[in-house]
Amino acid sequence: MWERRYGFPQPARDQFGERVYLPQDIEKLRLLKRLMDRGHRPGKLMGLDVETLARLAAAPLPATDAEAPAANFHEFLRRLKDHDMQGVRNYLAQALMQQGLRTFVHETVAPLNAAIGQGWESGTIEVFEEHLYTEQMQRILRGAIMNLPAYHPVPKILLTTLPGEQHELGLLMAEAVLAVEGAHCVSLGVEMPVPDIVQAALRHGAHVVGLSFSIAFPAAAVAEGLHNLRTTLPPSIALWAGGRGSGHVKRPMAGVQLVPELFTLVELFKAWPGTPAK
Amino acid sequence: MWERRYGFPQPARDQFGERVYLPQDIEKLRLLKRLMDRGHRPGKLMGLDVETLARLAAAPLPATDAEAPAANFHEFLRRLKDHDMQGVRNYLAQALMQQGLRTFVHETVAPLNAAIGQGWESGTIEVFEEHLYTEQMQRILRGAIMNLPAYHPVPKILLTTLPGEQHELGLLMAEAVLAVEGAHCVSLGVEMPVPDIVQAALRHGAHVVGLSFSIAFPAAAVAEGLHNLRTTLPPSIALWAGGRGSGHVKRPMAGVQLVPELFTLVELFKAWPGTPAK
DNA sequence: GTCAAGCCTTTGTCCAGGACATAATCTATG
DNA sequence: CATAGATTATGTCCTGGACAAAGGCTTGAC
Repeated sequence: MWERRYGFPQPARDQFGERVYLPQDIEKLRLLKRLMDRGHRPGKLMGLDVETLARLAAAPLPATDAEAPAANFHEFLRRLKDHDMQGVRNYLAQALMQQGLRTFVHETVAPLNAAIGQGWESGTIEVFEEHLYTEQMQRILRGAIMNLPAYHPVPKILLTTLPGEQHELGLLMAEAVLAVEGAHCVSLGVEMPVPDIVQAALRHGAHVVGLSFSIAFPAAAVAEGLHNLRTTLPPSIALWAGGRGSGHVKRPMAGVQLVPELFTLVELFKAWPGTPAK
Repeated sequence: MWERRYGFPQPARDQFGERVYLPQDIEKLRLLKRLMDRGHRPGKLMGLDVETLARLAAAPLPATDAEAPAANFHEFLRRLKDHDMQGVRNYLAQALMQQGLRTFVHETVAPLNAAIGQGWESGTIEVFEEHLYTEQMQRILRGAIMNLPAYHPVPKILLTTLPGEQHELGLLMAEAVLAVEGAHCVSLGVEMPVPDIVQAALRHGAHVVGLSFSIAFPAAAVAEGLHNLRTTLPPSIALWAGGRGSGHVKRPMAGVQLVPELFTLVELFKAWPGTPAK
């Protein structure tokens, strides 16, 4: 479509008439992707040459005054950039031990995710470094969750994501804060088709189905997926939607509980009938 | 394409002329998918009605006399089908403790994977049950790997899969058997683009890049991906390809070491110059 | 009867050009 | 300066055509 509309890329053709992209075009496309993720629009970028794009990509973000990564994360990011995997592991394990799982999730995992995401957008973090981070963090969280007993039989909470949502860290963070409270969680992993979610919820006798949406998940798909699931799922089973992507839902949906913050998740759990307040 | 060619499915159209599929058509498509995974071809199935398809799908496989799931797995599969997650976890944890990680991988994980795969093909295992299995197994394996020290600095092995290969268990099994030997492994998780693999290998100073392919990964993509990576990666870095899908490569490729079996992986590691034989 | 080589059928994926809903931006008005 | 409406930009769908690659079948040799 871009080729038709903007004249870029203009691939060569192989013997069968199929498009073959030059390496330098692919490099430009990678730059475009990064800039578009930052909010630029394709029409404006397409005409620029690689150098201009690279300069744009290298330029620092307009400093979202929201939150600069806390100073102590610099140490973590340094270890990650140095590929000191043992150091990365130690940092996380130590933070977990010092803070406890609940505080660790809120004050280390969440801000670190934001810092990594920001680094990815600004190009200071490579793809494989982001993967390494995710991999190590998943290990730490899973390890911590595994050691917690589920002493509250209700509500039984089924956790998963819809097809297309591959971001597993959000799910693990939710499971972690719930596990701390002793909640009975069953995680199905990511990308579960709606009919299978329904079937799993019924078979498990789940009281709640919890979905996690990352900010990258298309807004339309969030609404459609939730509506789909809500109409298929028996009304007696609650549906909770969390993660940054759940913010895409502007107006409240009947029978869908939005969970904008991890704190909300804990509150919802504690407010469930039969869950003793601590 | 099927609609054009076979007349099925014949979706209704919404107000914008876009296809809307009836739930019963989707159900038939799910059956078709399952049967095609078993080797049936679409042209033969398309004309049949749902009942016939369901009967076909329910029919047992022609009993691949290769290996019936060992009797003791029945207990595990029963717990999985009963959604007794605590029981599933206990079974795996107990097997791991009894057998040790090396034997656990070879004699429990590998055959269980086969049994689950077979159950999925024959329709006795639901999608969400397969996800649950994968999730629990991943937790066990990651937990076990995390506690092993990497006392051999060389070779440093980078583990990952190519884009499109989402199967993570194979990767974890490889990491587990290597970790038992004290190998220095760095796992990047799944679906890493070739340029990023190269970059990661260089930055980490890896001696080996290990790729895992499941049997479901298209044969052509295995060959293309390996060739691609081999030509981009410096010749000094070895490239190992394992998993059932690596069997798709018929003739040996220069500079690519095929690893048909997990045992081979350990042998390759031990044969690396500088690795002391145990 | 068994096996291999070659032919035919099946099937997936590409191509081109057209259309239009929706999101993003701009403009005019209060 | 804010807001509603107009305009532009952009993604995704549609149709119909083409053909490579894989799979299955037939024929002939031994």
